[in-house]
Amino acid sequence: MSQWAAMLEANKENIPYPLDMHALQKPTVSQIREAVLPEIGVDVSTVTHSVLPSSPLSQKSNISVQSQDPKLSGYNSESVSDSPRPLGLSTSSRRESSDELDVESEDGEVTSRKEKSLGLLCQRFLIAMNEETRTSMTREVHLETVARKMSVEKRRIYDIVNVMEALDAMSKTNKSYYRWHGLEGLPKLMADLQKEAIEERLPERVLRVEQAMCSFTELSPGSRKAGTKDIVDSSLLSLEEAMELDSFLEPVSTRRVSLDVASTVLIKDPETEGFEPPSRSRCRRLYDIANVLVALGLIKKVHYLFGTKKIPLFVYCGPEPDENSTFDVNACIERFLASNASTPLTPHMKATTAAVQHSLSLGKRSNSEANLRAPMSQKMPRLKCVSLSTAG
DNA sequence: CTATCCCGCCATACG
DNA sequence: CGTATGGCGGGATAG
Repeated sequence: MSQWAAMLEANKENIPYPLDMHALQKPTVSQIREAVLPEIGVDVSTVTHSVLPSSPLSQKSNISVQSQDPKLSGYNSESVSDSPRPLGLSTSSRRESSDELDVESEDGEVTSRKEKSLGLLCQRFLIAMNEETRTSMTREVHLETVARKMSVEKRRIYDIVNVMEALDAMSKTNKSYYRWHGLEGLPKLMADLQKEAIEERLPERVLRVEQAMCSFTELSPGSRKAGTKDIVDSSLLSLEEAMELDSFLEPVSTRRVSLDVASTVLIKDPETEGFEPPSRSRCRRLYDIANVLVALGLIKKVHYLFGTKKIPLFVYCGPEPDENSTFDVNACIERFLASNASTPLTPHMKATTAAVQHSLSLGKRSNSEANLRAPMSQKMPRLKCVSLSTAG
């Protein structure tokens, strides 16, 4: 009951979406090269976002307080040999004693949230994978090991692995063991997904939702029936794949989606009911996925100026969907190694990095045999292609 | 303020 | 039961 209230409240207003709907007086979409686009004559006033200050809903009772005993204290068994910095995590068990314990003093870096972001973690994961795999002929990795090497909780590894699986970059072999396939097959995967997206009429749905989001502000709440986790198969994996299709099925010139639109298209059933963005929780998942995709350089976030507001959009910028081209993981790794020279790598990771860079300079090409068309794989998203024809 | 999204509790699956 | 997975949302943090 009140749960819905909470969700609704959490949804805030739906973000208006810049469409060509009624005001297509703007020049050309093609103008939108990749970043912020100049000015558009979209009628923002139409989309009144009722602030609705009501529903304080401050009842956050129940739920016992978190135990102050994170047993993961001695996580990195690896004795800090020469780590210049503690690398967050392993720090200590309690966090209330000292006041500001984040932003360390020297090296003026942002020892904070960003350093623990899924995106960064993902980059480190790639490096780690590269490492683990380099010596292993079987290309099999042990999650525990990887987690330890990266000094992160196992839980976080799963977040990444899930997306990697969706990208066919790895597959489970045994309990806690996964085989790394690499990202070389991305272009083909993209081509496949794109094809499927077309078949699923996804482009149309996106369009529809975008327009809807622009037209109204709020609709009859409480009409939802399904429970929090049963509206659709919100498997991270399928969501992830779906999101991809979503981002590049757009006309090649644009290939962009807003998180709200994406989430609505992906997890709510079509126009049948409403277009209100799904629960806040679901959006969080999308953020998670987007983060690793961004880390991989498959998509990037840009801001679309919409009146006074800035609408974040995701633009596909990965490899062109192609049947036979391949994705250069090394280039990918190189990119972020270069971008954040100050990446808070684990001492161990640092060594790895060096190794990677070394091999890169050697021009080590490990294509072929990497990813082959798995005979089984047939998990296709399914996208919950519900009734579109059913009259409302 | 709102947009993001880290953290880790705890449901679920499996043995 | 225990362990492996990963759904889910509180609430902290970035902008």
